[in-house]
Amino acid sequence: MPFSIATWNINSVRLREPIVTRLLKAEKPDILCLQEIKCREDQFPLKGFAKLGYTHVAIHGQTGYHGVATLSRHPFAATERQGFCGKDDARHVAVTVDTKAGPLTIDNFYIPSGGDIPDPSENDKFAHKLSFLEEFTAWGAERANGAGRVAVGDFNIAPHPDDVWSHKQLLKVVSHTPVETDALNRAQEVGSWRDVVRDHLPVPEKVFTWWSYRARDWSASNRGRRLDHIWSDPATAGRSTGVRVLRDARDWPKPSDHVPVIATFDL
DNA sequence: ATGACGATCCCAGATCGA
Repeated sequence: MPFSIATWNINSVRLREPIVTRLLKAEKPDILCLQEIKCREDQFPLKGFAKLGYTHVAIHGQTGYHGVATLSRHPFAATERQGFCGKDDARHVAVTVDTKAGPLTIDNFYIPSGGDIPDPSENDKFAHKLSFLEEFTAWGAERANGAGRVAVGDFNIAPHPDDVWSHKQLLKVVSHTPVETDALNRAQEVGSWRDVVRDHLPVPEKVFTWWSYRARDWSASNRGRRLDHIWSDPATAGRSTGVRVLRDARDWPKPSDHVPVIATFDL
């Protein structure tokens, strides 16, 4: 059976409920993982999504910042939310659903952005990002056990040169510095994760999922980065049938600065 | 590289995003 998983940094789910609805109607993903919902669990707009069949929702929210939520057409066999770096930040939620091919766990992450200065001794946010990546690596290594597992979200790192508009000009910009890209590539290696997006859209094709709000014309300048990712265990990756980046969503009304990424599997 | 933007808190501007 085709089984699709979408990930989208929505930058406030309350403000952008209409375009989330638009995505759900147009694409009907089995699972939608949202990041930066920017609200508490009790503020999450459940009703409209339930009307479209998304009656199963796992939320890890907080006031004002961060926050992740996973919407599903299928019931959850289990849910889990994990803290990282000893903080209360709402940056992870996991759901397990039963597919024809067996149970599948989908982990939804919002990795710290890291602030402006790419030096952990000068910038606590960058230090936090690096220690989060260390814990994320260990987390992934423990889960490299052959079970069906997909890890998605806004990782806030563009790991490869073709994941940014200019490798050279971004080498000292947080999201593409060597210390970050090395850490993410190592996390991928240690956990035996497959980069499902790049499996289907291989380098050297440029693939971006985020464009700044500050550009006069985001599409014309096209200074994007690939910050949003879909990883899976090798067996699940072997069942993946396609990936799409919904670039058009960057021009939907009141857009997020990120666009949805959707992977389809035969499960 | 920075930031011409845009979000949160609840009403004013500080803080965050990347």
